[in-house]
Amino acid sequence: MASSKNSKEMETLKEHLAKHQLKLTRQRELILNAFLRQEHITAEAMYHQLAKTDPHLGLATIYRTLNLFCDAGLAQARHFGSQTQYDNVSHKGHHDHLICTGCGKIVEFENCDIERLQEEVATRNGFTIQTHRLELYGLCSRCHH
Amino acid sequence: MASSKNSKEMETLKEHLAKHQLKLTRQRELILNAFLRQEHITAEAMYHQLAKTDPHLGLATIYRTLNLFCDAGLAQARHFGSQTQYDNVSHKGHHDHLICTGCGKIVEFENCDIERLQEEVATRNGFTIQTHRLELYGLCSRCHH
DNA sequence: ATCATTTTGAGATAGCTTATCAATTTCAAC
DNA sequence: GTTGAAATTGATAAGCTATCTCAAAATGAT
Repeated sequence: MASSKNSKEMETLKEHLAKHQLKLTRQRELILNAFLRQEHITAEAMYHQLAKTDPHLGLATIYRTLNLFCDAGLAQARHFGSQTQYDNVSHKGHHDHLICTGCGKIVEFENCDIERLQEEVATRNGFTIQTHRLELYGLCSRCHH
Repeated sequence: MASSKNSKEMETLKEHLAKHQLKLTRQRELILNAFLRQEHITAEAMYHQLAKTDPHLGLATIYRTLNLFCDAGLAQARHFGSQTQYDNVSHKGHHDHLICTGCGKIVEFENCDIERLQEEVATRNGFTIQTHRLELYGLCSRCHH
């Protein structure tokens, strides 16, 4: 099974921990491993997922660790509905969201042309893009009567 | 002072009410008037704002009414931080944002090509876009060493 | 191995939104 | 203008998500 021990994300995390006098714990490794397998996930979902193998992992720890990943630049929090989605930044840019305001249906999409134009806009303004967020809100075919 | 009595938003609301056997109340008129003066607002903020003139208007009524406006297509809920922003759909100020993760600087931009591509994506998926949100995160020229 | 420091887990707490329900208001039919 | 069934309101309780608290445990530099 693939370990995150040597992944570049694990290196990023270790750097962040060192820079802020934080410690590498079993839980942080565990949660990073699980997180890297997702494109995005909620703390609650990760809690239930990890409970199968680690029943004593606390929900607060999951929240704390996912927020730590945000600080380290590995994750990005996105408020969605009543919950917070933690996006895996290494997958970011590969899917944006179409959200139906009628029924809440979510369709993921990716569009290289849009991403290229985003780069153009950024370059024109002297920016170097790290991540982005694109959400289109509207009515899906079933809600659009 | 401009009244919403004859505004097209009031007409939209009345249509929605009629269609769903709902009633036009003093509170709904009041809240619509206040809402139309905003580009976006939270329920809490509107509660405090209206409390000055109508101290007995309940917070639950504000929430219910703003959600009603969403159903009627006048407003759009957007989760931001821990709160819900209710956007005034008629003020479609379509500026997107470039946000520097180094210094927090925000640059507004608009790009017709991106918007056209968004429409394409939406159409391809059977969606009709009401609003969108595009945020590019990165480093500005001064923070990019 | 030691020990100051950080982290964890479990539950309490906080913040935002919705549900409950008796009293009030609306509005269509008289 | 009255009436009365149905919808709405206000106050508060309840529900959910996320954070805080703190004693116990784990980490990692020495």
